Amino acid sequence: MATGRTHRPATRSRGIPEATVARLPLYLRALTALSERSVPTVSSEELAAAAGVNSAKLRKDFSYLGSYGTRGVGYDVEYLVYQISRELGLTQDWPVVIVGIGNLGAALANYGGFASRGFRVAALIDADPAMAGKPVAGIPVQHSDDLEKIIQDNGVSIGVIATPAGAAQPVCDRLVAAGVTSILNFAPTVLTVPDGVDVRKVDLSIELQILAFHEQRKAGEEHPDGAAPPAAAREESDESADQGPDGDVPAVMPA
Amino acid sequence: MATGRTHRPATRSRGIPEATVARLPLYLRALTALSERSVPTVSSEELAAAAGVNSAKLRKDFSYLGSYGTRGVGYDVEYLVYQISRELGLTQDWPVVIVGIGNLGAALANYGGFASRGFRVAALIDADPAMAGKPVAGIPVQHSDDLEKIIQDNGVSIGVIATPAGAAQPVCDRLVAAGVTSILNFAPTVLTVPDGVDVRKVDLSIELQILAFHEQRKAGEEHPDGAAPPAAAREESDESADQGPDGDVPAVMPA
DNA sequence: CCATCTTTGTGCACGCGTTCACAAAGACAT
DNA sequence: ATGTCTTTGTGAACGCGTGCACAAAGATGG
Repeated sequence: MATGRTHRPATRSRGIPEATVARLPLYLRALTALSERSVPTVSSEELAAAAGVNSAKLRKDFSYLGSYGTRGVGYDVEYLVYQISRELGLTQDWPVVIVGIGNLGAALANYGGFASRGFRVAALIDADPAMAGKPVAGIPVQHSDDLEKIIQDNGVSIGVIATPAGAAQPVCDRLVAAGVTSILNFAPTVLTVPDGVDVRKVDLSIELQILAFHEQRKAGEEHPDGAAPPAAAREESDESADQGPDGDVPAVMPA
Repeated sequence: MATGRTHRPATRSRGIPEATVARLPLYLRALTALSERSVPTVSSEELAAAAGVNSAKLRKDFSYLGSYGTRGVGYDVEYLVYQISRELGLTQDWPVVIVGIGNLGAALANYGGFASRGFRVAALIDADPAMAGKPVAGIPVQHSDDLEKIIQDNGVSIGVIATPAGAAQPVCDRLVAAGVTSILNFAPTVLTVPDGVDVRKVDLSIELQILAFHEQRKAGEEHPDGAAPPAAAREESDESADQGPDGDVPAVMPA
């Protein structure tokens, strides 16, 4: 759930509902774990439990992909892994570039989950000349002057933006102009892109604020009168929210 | 987007729909930017554009909070900033702990958006004894043996998990037992928690897979016959998806 | 070959979220 | 004070997503 969702409204892609697509990676992860334990088949009930969803929902999700189960038995794990991988497009190689190699960009570059799912870090790009040539996660950082060339030479269609907020839109524009059609945005900004380009947004600050809302609600239920939390955060401040301009601060990066 | 959403089904909290709560931080960010530019009032149309949403949706969202606008004029920026901050619980101090100080945990610790929204990093916790005492982002890392004491001494109710997947559930259990009731999970695992505990999930791998799905779809529309992408990723592989066990790999961490 | 038992696949109903479209409300000028 | 003009706030319709509940399908045993 991280999630914020800057996305097309509800253009269900080829009959598969967006909500289902979002769950397929979840199923895939659970199935991969079963596959590693050499489990041959799994029932919708078991798999649903492993993925943390309702079994009816899971069966309906799979029904959009086709009838891959056997009644009275369940689903063949290996076959399902293959079908979902194929549906998600993970049976092909996806070169990605990461733009903005700060704390977060470096963490992403080191992410192990990339390669194991068909994603390959084709290049790391940063605007700081001092970073150029320096290896991060074994890959030398390249300067953003060469962004267009890098995109084209590597046939990159997926870009990850981990820059400060102020740089995000310009970088996005350049990525799109160079041919990128899917963007994962970690910068705390609303990106404007032309039709046909997909943007997904990951925003730590938003997730925390949503948690705070529910946390406050829980606290408020115990003390119906108002603000004071149970045993947690005391020192109720009046004006702590509008102190700092963080609009120009990267998603995860030294302030 | 990003987000995966492990969350309560649809228990709308005190009449404010979950979908609205998820958008409030977006509005708040746009309003903060306006406030810094000393813009006194803003119309629903303008603000909606800045936040990247429909203006009708924005007005309906605000209507759940109360009637804070003036017809014919718009909304008072400062007043709205305050109201949304209060609604989200950002007018109080929220101490948070980050567990798992790897690449990602360190990046989160350095995140500038924390303090500016009322969140305060109360402690960094890691299981590696070699990390203990070492300062990250100016805060000394503490060993996980002291987790319970740290939580209680600081009155922490929000925890961030950035550990490898295998460690996530045990850490989660300990956090919950110590009194944490909201968890932001970066580990690629489904966390099981008792009722009353909120979990939000951020999963990079899932976001990328969703993008890959749409990317493949776009490519497939141009070449109706099948798999070959337009100019991007060539070298179509058959078996690249089920190679690596990444079920035990942290969200963002060296494999 | 038939009966039984398990598990899938899905028709259906319900509720949340989104969007349209408009009446009500207030600002502002005359 | 009255009329006009702008913008909010919301009633209503629609569509997507979810979950129930059950019939159909196949496995398995006698």
